[in-house]
Amino acid sequence: MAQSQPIDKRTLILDAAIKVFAKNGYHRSRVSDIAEEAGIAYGLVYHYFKNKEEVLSSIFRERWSAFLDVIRLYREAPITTREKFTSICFYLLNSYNLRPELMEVLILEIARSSKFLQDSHIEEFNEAFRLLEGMIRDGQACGDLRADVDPSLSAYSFLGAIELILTGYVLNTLKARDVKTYQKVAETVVDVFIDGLGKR
Amino acid sequence: MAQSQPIDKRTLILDAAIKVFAKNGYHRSRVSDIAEEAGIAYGLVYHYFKNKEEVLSSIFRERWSAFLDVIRLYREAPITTREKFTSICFYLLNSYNLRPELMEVLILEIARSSKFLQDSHIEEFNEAFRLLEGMIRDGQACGDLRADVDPSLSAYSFLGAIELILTGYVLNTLKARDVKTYQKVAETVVDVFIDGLGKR
DNA sequence: CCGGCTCGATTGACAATCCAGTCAACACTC
DNA sequence: GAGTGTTGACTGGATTGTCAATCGAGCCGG
Repeated sequence: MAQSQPIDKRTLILDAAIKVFAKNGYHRSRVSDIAEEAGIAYGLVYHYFKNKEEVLSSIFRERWSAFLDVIRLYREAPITTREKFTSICFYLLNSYNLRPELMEVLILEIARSSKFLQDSHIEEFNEAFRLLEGMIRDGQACGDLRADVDPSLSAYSFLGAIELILTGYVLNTLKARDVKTYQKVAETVVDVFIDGLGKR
Repeated sequence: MAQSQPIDKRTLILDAAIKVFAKNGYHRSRVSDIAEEAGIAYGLVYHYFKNKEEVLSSIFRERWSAFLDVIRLYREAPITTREKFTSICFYLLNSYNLRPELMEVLILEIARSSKFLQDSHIEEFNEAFRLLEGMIRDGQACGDLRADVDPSLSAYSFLGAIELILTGYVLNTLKARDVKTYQKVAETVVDVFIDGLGKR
């Protein structure tokens, strides 16, 4: 049964796909490139995945849910509202540090292909906003955050800021450096988000 | 000479391409789809553009430069710093209102393509950030904005917020409505950006 | 222990499909 | 007639997905 199957080849293919997609983009990557990168025969990809699209889908589904779990974790954590946002921001930035290729695929390929992939992806994508929105409502309820701002727009603003910074790293218009820098960037982003850029 | 050529067919093709790309995505759109949408023969696209890629490039080059002009305009305008950001934000949101398909192509296709196309648009893409960064420095210099925040990160945060909200409209995870709503959304985004979400 | 069998994993050549780009021929205008 | 604009059938290349054949591991019986 598929469930009890050793998972090595499947993961091997996914990891190879992440590399290949990051290097060439999804549309310029062939299934044969993935097979080659994985060191397996071409047809074996189809043994594990229905088609090329399902490879990309699986990358998204499995990795995005990890991100959702992180938001949930920090949302429940006994830390300040500011620390929650900072931690999530840092997690995403540091994910680029640890897995640049994966983040590239997520940012460049999946986020922008969502409209054309199966509908279920939009729902999963949207779950992140709902969780962040919930976190903002939490912050509003406990008095940390203003109650007169739409939580939904705020969630989009927050995640959008991070996403475009990550895009900047991917496109090399921003210089990515080391963990300390990412921590500082996360603090800056959250600083602007919570305290604002305006002079007091 | 190309310069003195009637521009109708070329613009016709670009407009058709915007529709087709928005509907199917660049990679799932064929040159023949564009030709059909434009009501011309297939080969004529190649009379006006080198290849499919150049169609997309031209859409970006010509429309992005219009956006850059708008930033420049508002940057020089005799209005407050807050009004400048609000106006730019509103311009982008309202562009979605006026030209949803074009904004879709810009948001979903261009950034993704930038890394992989021969004719890289990264420099042009980056110009928007430089202009916004300049505007933030202006605001810092005149005392409207904090001097202790990286203007580059702030520019990315600002534009990222807008970009993801627009993506939300495109993917229908956010409901786009009318001009009044866009004005309010612009004000909210800039409100959070300048005043912060934190309770004072 | 060994050999045979079964079944799942693996292989990669190949057929079918798709689509970008070409270009000779035609149409139109001055 | 010359020059520019337009046409769309066709070619060739690229790629996906298929599938028959092979391989390898594990099990069972002698």
